[in-house]
Amino acid sequence: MKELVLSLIRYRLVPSNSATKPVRVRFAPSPTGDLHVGNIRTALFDWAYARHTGGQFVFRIEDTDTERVTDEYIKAAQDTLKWLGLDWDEGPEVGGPYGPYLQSQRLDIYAEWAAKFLAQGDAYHCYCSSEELEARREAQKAANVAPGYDGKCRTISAEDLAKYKSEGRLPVLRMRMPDGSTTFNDSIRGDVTFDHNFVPDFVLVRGDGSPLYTLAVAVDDIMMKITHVLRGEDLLSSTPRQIRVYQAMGVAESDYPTFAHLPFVMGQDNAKLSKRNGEVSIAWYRDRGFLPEAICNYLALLGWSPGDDRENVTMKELTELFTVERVHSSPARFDMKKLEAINGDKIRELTLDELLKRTTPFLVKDGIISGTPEELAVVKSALPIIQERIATLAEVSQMLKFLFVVKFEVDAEELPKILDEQSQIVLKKTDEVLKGLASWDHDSIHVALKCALIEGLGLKPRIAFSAIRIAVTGSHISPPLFESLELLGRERSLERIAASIK
RNA sequence: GGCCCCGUCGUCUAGUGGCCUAGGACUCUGGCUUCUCAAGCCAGCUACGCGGGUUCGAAUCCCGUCGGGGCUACCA
Repeated sequence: MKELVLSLIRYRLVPSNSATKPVRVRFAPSPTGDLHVGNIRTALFDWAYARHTGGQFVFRIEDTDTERVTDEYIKAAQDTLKWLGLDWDEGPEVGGPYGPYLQSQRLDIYAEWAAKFLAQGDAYHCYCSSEELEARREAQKAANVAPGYDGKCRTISAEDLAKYKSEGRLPVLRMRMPDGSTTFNDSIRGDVTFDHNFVPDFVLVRGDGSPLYTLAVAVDDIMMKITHVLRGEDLLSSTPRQIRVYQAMGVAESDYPTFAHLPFVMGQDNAKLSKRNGEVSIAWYRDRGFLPEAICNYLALLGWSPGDDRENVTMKELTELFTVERVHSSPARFDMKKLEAINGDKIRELTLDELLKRTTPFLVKDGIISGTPEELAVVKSALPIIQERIATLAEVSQMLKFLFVVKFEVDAEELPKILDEQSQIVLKKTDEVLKGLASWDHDSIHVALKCALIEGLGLKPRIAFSAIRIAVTGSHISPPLFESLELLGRERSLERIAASIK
């Protein structure tokens, strides 16, 4: 009953315009490196929200920082999203009615708005050099004043202007922040207010005429009719500037997007996860055998929860359950152990064919198999006994290596364990028993060895079978022994056992 | 330094004034499962940062404090 009431209340709280305005969410990374865990979590929430509401998911590339953004990273960002299953309705490759979706291809649009802002008096040319600005910032810091542009060029005398021009200075275009303050409602944090004393006039266009993020992000969100901006918390304090651009654009307040600033994903040491802190590249996880659905499931739980005790959610369930109301405001630490646990769970949910398809590339890459149909048939028959033993796909190589290795050798550190007297007795007996075995299947092998070693020699099972395990698989960690023997086949099994007898 | 955000087990979280002697998950520890390793099952450890208030009653509301983080660029 309580739940019903709550859901009714929540329903009422949904702004009325959401019914009339189709939801449009964007993920707009600046590909200055591989997309990392934090970016992906943002992308996932953006995607989930769009799918949940039946809205559009827009993928935009913010490549205004031409010094740092590269084509490779742009391509990699697309590949990563695709690999994770985060499909976009508008953006690179697929296009859309509000394109282009690369900011580098929208320069004329920004230039137009910049000219308008200048003409309107909302923005002004600033001729201060980097060195001058730097020096003044230092002075401000020394004087314990809030550092930031001091508004020097808001008014320039004719002679100064002439002087600057004669020096060949190229002006930046700076937005004029009026007195007062900006308050906006953040869906996750509530009302947030910034006094303009702490929001200095900011640069929209560089001296070379190229636009900055501050200009492009605001223009694009409006022109692409974005209704919801879900992004990292690091952009929270840039929101007043963005709103200032909306105002200069003449956008009605009711047409501003709704902001929701997602909490950070932190590294183990409690610092913001970044390229310098932790394994953050999604490619790294992919190469280690993490499943995209496991990564998404884990990341979904960082800063969000379905509300009940459920933790294993499919992508489809995520789109059904995801709401911004349930997103946390506090940062979350990234925990590899939990990711591994979820990855293991997801591996166990895979069908045999799916598991085969996904593990094959790892086996090939590790040189365990070359990928022939015969090899794949063996892999397929072996997968059921290791499916519940692996946490990542990459582990399959170590597990199945013994079935394919051409020149078999017991691991060096394991070898001493089967050279002792008792192990040798076990191996000799095993050799004897298995040689005469009529049917080579795990049940028959099990029964025969149990009878001979456990009952016959009175050995503890773990002692007896351990020696055989090492002799045949090369390691004391392996898939179940009798199934392993069956898969290996009579000939190779006996060969290895014989070789282990000194 | 200034502005802003944040603060429940080691970690992710449930919790929106009484259902909380605070629940779940991961990790860790112990046990069971008489082939290892896993998986599974059972048990255990461990949390409302601190101090005031409001209230019959506070993890939940208010104030302060401490701590963490972000921003403070012709980066995003």
